[in-house]
Amino acid sequence: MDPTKTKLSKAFGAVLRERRLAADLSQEKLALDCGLDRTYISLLERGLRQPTLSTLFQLATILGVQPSEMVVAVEKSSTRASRNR
Amino acid sequence: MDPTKTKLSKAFGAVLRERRLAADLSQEKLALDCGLDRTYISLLERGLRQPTLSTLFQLATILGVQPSEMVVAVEKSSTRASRNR
DNA sequence: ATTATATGTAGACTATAGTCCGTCGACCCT
DNA sequence: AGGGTCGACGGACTATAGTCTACATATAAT
Repeated sequence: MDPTKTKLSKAFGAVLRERRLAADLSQEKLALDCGLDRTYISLLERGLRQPTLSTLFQLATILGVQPSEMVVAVEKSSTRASRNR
Repeated sequence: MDPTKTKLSKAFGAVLRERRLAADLSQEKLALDCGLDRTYISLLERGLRQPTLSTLFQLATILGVQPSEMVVAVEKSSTRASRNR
């Protein structure tokens, strides 16, 4: 698989987990509120899956943040990662 | 299908086309540079498909914009759409 | 000890993201 | 009349997003 994809997935997973904990939600509660599956949230947070645009929007809505805000956070960790090369 | 998904796809398609034209690229050139398929760019622009996070990042990179910037543009048209309800 | 909540993980499944082949029509050339 | 570029579109395909069921483990209660 494309390694950039992996990096992105991991970065997104970290951001997602961070925001979910900040919102004080369990994976299950977040999943229910988003209309997604509990196990899928787990996969996302571990960077084993990557969301589509609509999934991103669903998650952000429930987490009470702007989707773009989460993307910015992902960009930042990618930038940091490439600076560490 | 989820109608929100359709709205998002259309909004994203419009943003993509706008940025592609601004960068003065054909669908084919953009596809080649992104490592995507020409016909898929066409589907995206017509709102018949929605990108994953990594696809978004690939596109934005070639278009010379921040991925989050494109997401912000999508957010704006969604906001406008919901205000018109 | 046991009950409850939170998460990881596996396997089988469906839906769709994304590819690759091709054809067509519109438009601009000269 | 041709040739080139561009984009819409179809069909068949592969990869993966996302679901669902189930079991295992960890922790923190009581």
